[in-house]
Amino acid sequence: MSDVKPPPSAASPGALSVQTLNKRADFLRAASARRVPMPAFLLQARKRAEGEAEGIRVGYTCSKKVGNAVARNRAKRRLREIARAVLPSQGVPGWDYVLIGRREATATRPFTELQDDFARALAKVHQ
RNA sequence: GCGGAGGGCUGGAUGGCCGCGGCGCGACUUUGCGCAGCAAGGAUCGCACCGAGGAAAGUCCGGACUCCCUGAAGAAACGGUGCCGGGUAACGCCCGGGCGGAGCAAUCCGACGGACAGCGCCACAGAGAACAGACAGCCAUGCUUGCAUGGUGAUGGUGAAACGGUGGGGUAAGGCCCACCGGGGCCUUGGCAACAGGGCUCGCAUGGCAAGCCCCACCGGGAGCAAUGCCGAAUAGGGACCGCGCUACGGGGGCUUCACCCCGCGGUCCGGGUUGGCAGCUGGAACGUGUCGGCAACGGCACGUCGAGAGGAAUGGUCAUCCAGAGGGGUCCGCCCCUUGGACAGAAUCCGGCUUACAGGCCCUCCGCGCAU
RNA sequence: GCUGCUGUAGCUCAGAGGUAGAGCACUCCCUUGGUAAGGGAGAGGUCGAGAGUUCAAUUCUCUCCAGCAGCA
Repeated sequence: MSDVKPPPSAASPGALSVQTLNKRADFLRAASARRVPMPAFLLQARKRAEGEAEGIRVGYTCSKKVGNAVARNRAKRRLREIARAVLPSQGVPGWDYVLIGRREATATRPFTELQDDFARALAKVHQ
C-alpha cells in the first residue's frame, strides 16, 4: 500500500494468469492423466497439447459425497484459497489442474498444512 | 422457591491483512463510426456502496406470471376439501365459536358431514355377525320318562363387537310393569350458524366400518422460469404420413392448349445441428412506525425505507481481542488463570402457508404446589 | 431449479385389510465310485422410518428418510 503503482498498461499474460476450468471435457481429460492423492484432497493434472489454451488453468470438484451444500461450498472455497496462494508461484504454464475435495478432511485440516500438501503434490505431479 | 402451560424475539461482536459477486464512477484497453468526440465491449486495475435464512431445506398445498388447449356456460368423468362463522388474492392456512377427549389447573389434542339412498365387508371363535335366529339352559303342557309341542331370550360360553344399561316389583319365565341413565320423534326458547336449554311423547325399529364403493355440499382446464420471447452461430436447405391447392401463380420439356413432372401451403412425427448471448430477474397481495376499526385472524389511513440477483453458481481464508458455553486449577470467595470451543444449515422466477432440522440466550403472560403476609 | 417413480429374504420380484410367499442362492440328507443335474428337508424378514384410521395395517391415510429416472 506504500507506493501506488500506476495502472498496468497491459493485462499481463503468462505465468501469473490463472483461469478456471468449467468444461466437462476438460475435467474428463484431466481425470485420465496423472493423479496425486493427499489426506485432504486429490490432485489431478495434465500438460495440455500445444495451442489449446494459455497459462495455468485450474478446476474444482466437490461431489455430493463431500456432504451437504454448506460442506461442499466450504471445501470448494478452501481449495480455491490454496490454489490462489500457491499456483502463481509453483504452477507451470500450459498445465491443467483439478482439485477434488474429500469429506470432512478438506474442511477441517489446518490451512497451513493444506497449503504445504498442495505444494508437495504439485512438485510430485511435475516430477 | 419448585414443577408446569402458552407466546414472542434472537441465531455471536469488534478490528487488522489477503480475497470473492453485483452495481456505479474513473483509469487502461479492443472494435466501429470517424478522428473535438460518441457508441458497444473487456477475462485488467483503482475507489465508493451493497451482498443469504428462520427455516434459504422438504417440494406437501395455495397463488402471481408465461405458454398450450378451448366459442360461452353447464353437465359427465376424474381429483381434492369436509362441525359452524369469519379472515384472505387464494388455500388443505390462520382466528373465533361449538361438540368430543386428556389434565387438579393453565392449557392441549381431534380428516369432527351422512350408516332408515343403496351396495359391500366384519377373519378365527361362537347357536347366532344383521329384514334375525335358537346350541346348552330355563318354564309350561303331554305322555311311550326322555322325547314331542309351545313359551322365553333373564343365564352360560365365544368374540373387537351379541338387538340398550342399572335397580326394584311382578311372572311359570320374560320391557311384562316402574324408577333413573342412554336413545328416537315432535314442539319450543336462545344463537347468523354449528349447537345448547326446556317441555311433551315413544318401552325402544334395530351394531361397526365411509383414511371400502358411495350420497350430499363446495372447489379445480393442462403444463411449468430447464416456462417463454429475442439475437447470434452452425448444420440441413432433409425424410415419412395426413389434409388442402391441382395449374389461378413460378419453373421444365414444348409454338400454343390439354395433359405430365418439379412443386406450393398447413399440421404431426422422425432425423440432423447448437449446448452461446440477452431478456424473463426482482419494488412487492413488500417492510417498518404510528393511528383507527375488530374479541381475534386481519383490514383502512398517514409517514418513512429500498434490503443479493449469481449462472460449473459470489458472503471466504487467516490472526487478535471480547461475549456466551464446557473442563481443570487457584481463591482474600468479589473473582482470577489455563485449555477447549460456536446449532441447523446456503438464495437460483417471486410471494402466502404447512412440515421437518436446530447449540444456546433473552423477554412476556398464565396455572398448580410450598413458604411468608 | 422443476416433475415423476420405487423401497418386501443375500439377489430378482409376487402379494390380498385377517398366519408373509415364488424363483435363484445358502445349509443338511438322499441319489453317484465322485461331481453336476434331480429329489427331500431346513434356515433366513423391525415388509425403508414414525404417527393415525380400524377389533386387526406389509396393504388405507399423512409426515419424514433413502435410491433411481426425466426436463435446456
